[in-house]
Amino acid sequence: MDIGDVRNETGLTTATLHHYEEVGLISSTRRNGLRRQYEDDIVERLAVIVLCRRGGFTLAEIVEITTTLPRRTWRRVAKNKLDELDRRIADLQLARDGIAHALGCPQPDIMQCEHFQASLAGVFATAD
Amino acid sequence: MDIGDVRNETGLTTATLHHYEEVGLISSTRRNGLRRQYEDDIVERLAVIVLCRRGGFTLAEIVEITTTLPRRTWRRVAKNKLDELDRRIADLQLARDGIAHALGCPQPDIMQCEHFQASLAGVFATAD
DNA sequence: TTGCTCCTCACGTCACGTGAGGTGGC
DNA sequence: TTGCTCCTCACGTCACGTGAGGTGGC
Repeated sequence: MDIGDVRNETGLTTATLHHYEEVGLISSTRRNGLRRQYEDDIVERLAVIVLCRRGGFTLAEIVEITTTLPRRTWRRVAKNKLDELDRRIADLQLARDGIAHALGCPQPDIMQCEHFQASLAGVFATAD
Repeated sequence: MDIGDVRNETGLTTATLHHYEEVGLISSTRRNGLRRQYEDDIVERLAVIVLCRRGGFTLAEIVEITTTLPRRTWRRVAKNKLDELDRRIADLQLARDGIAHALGCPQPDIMQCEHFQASLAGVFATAD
């Protein structure tokens, strides 16, 4: 596959693909002239990478869990991330609700709205 | 309030506070010697900022919606962000489920697990 | 006087984006 | 031969983090 085909199938950009290669996440098997040629399974590999990225893994972590194959390694890392993910989802939900309410609120000044104030009160509450 | 008090009440770092000041999101009312002194309402202002940040607003966007007061301005920006937020929550949920299943899966090689494969299939599905 | 907190640069980091200038396949 | 896609630097960006070296309040 040409890099353009990979782009079409994944929606990732050339810059992203180059970057993933630079940090050792993917590699092209050969070159056609200057051009990188990829095997078909690159798409599945990128799906794993993107799934992990959406889950908040750093690229370095993804390198770690996908290249050092031992099951226990990625299980350990993944377990920690799962808790973090749950917290982030909860955070986003709070932000979503606060913003959604601000949009629907009839109050002329949202800062006067007790519902919105309750949202604000929750922002630093988790940090305690 | 001293910057240390703000840190204690919000959990934000000195670097973050300095950065927010630099981009014009907050300001100290005066100095005590070299030290920034903040009014009490800085905490509420930071709560709004952090809420927006968690919602995926950039700092520039937060400057825009909190300094140009008109209600219509922030309503327009917020509406767009709300959709984005819903997509991101759905993304995180997908990533969470994929990773959670990988952790509980009895299959020796997760790549052989059809459940995990289904998660991977969904990764680029939304991009189509 | 001694800590401790605070200050101001300035450079680093992470995950890319964005040209600039050039090469190669079809 | 002409486009078009691809290439390699190299520098930019966003939201901070991290020292280095210094000042000031209690």
